[in-house]
Amino acid sequence: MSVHYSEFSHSAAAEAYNSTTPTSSSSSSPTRTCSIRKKKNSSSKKRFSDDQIKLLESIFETESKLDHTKKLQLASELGLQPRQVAIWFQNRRARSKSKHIQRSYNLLQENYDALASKFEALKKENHALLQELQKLRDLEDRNFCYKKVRDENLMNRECGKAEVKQSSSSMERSEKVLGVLSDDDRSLRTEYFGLEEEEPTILNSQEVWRNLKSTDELLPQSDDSAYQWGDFWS
DNA sequence: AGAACGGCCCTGGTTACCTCA
DNA sequence: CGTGAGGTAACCAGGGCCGTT
Repeated sequence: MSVHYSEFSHSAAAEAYNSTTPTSSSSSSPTRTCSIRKKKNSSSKKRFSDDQIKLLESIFETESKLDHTKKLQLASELGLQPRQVAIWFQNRRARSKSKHIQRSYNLLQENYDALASKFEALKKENHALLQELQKLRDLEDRNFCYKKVRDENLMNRECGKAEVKQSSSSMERSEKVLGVLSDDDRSLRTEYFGLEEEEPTILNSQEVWRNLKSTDELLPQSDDSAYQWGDFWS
């Protein structure tokens, strides 16, 4: 145990403590009171001089642990006890480790902050993309309804003029429900579904009617009723 | 060979003292 | 001048390693 060092001068209290301390480790007590602990007198606690610290530091830079002969040599060079040199190196290693831990902690903290801000940015981007996706889904639904209405309309045209009237009003209704496609909607639809050639973007009922007029031969009924509807729309 | 023991040193934690704002 | 905070030399307990018996 460390109590065997004879090279360092102890106070009377320390001697008393050491003499009552068994060498076996079974005597360990978790709490060490000041009355038991060695009392240091004022002469036992002097800071090392700048020169001493300078030399100690320069050696510590190259080797953080000293062998026995090096320790003796250094102690003699510094005018210190070998025990003091050993303790200085122990404390110096502890300080070095503590600083290293602090630096590592700071580095980790910086990395964490950077990651956290990156995460927030990605979250925002993700939110924006989800919104865009929802918009596209809505557009897809509208397109589906449009096709459905158009097909219905075509079918109705084949069934006669009276049916056309109904179809037109149903078209009107569906337009009200769907609304007119904005320029953005059109461009999005073109971009994502490639529907420009396939689908006319008109949902205007009047144009639908004109189309119907131009395909009158498909209708089984006479022309005057078609004219009548044309007047109605204009 | 291997258990027991002593000496030395280490780490981690603590204490006592000093210095300085 | 008193005081609290921070720095540090010195210490302690517990444990590992190594040489000797």
